[in-house]
Amino acid sequence: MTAGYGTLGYMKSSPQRTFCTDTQWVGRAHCKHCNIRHLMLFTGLPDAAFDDLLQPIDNCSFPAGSVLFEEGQNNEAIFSIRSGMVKMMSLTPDGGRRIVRLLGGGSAIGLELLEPGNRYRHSAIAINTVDACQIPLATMLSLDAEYPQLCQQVRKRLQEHLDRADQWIVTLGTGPARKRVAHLLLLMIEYSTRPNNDIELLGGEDMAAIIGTSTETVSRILADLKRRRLLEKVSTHTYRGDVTALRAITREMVR
Amino acid sequence: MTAGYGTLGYMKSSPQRTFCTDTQWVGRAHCKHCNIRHLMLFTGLPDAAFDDLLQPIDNCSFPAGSVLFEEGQNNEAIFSIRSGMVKMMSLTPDGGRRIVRLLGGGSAIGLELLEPGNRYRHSAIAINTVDACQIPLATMLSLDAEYPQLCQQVRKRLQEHLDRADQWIVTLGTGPARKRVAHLLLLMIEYSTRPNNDIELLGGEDMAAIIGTSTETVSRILADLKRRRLLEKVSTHTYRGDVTALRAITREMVR
DNA sequence: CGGTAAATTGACTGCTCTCAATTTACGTGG
DNA sequence: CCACGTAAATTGAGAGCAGTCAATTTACCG
Repeated sequence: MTAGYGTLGYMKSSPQRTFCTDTQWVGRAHCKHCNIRHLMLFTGLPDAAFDDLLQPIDNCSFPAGSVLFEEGQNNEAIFSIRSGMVKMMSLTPDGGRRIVRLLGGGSAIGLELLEPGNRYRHSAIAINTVDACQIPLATMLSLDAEYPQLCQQVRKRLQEHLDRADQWIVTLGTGPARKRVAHLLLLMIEYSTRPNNDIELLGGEDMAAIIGTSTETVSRILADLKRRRLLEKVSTHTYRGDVTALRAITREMVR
Repeated sequence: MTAGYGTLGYMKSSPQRTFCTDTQWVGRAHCKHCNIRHLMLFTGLPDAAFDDLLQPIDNCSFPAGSVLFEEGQNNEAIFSIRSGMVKMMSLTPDGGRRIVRLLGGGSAIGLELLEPGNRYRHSAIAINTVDACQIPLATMLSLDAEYPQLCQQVRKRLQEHLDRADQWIVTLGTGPARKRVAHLLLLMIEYSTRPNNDIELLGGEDMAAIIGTSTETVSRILADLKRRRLLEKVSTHTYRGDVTALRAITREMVR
């Protein structure tokens, strides 16, 4: 009576390791002199905006695997990612986990707290070392009240998140597993900051939680892609993707 | 060489019927005296805001099946839905179609045009008769520039869209088909305005484009649910759902 | 009442899940 | 630097779920 094909065993990844070598406090953020402010949430705010903050903004470094915040919590803080990559993870009704977004430098997360009474909608977990500024909600709200440009920036970022979510549905939630893996690899290449279409592969469990399959299926497909030279090993965990061939996979049709 | 299991034939639904008994112009919108304004995008704007609109806002009725706008186009208009339901549809890279959202009264669509240079990201198609107000982009931008409350409302709606997109990924894009159908039915019941958990079933092709399966699979699962009385026929196309039992399906686990 | 589109159902293929056994990778401590 | 132990990745075997093709029935519109 344990017959094969249980419904969602493949969603129930092992509990999140909180190796969490504790978050490292880098220092008070220096928004006024931030050298990448033009890419960040606070673009367009005048320097004077940072003179009398309600609560200070901290700059923190999160090691790979650490948790910025968890679904259902409310830390009263929004995070502005300076560098590194974060996975946004949700629980499924049957106890599984699903990654709904990958976000990197320039993105802001936890914006849902801006709507009153809200809690975090996802767990945010660092994939590699993440450098982020932690903006207290109170600070955010008071800036938002005073500077209308900020709401425009928030709107722009929400729209980007929405675009990514839709792309996620269309490319990573549709079709056979091989096609979804190809889409994911192309996405990683696109998000990557490295030259030459080089990407650091995610762990198998993460990839499975992204495309909604078992880890074994992911492993088999990756093995096949490596065998067929669509993925060439550059170094440990790092591979060079054949973009043209991967794109061809995503477009394969019948008839 | 036509062997079974082609990659995405099931995504290629027949071309959208544009029966489109033409959109009916109901009249100039009377925002100032709109009896549901408190539910709409323009909540919180003072009456005076509507005195000198750059371009007039029209109130239109769209019959089932008609197209409000199409992916890639740019009609320079945002739509505020008063009643009825709209499906937001995207093309997949291999020529298929996927529905990424269902939206009803109170929602605003086409907000992506607020970011300069953008085109519609989806095709918006009426599922039943839709009553909507068509807000010219120029009007929207000038109101947005003058009244900061409007950006807050836009932000709130984008956040709602994002929440729905994430829910879509987690509940409709994950797990075996039966579970996804159960989630979809519960969603329809939730969105429905009828009493008694009664819902009007979508066409099979639409349901397939929502959960990402073939129409045949949808049909088989629905037949099974009807047989097992989780769906009781009320009238043509209208069924009463057994919410408890459907929820149980969504939570089924192994182990 | 006839004609077309949609829904249903069956047969069959094959993709992907589960279970299980290795193998590989990696951090720890000697 | 190597040995060890644990976690992750790989691979195989078997079974179930879902896609395709095709035939039929039902629904709906004129």
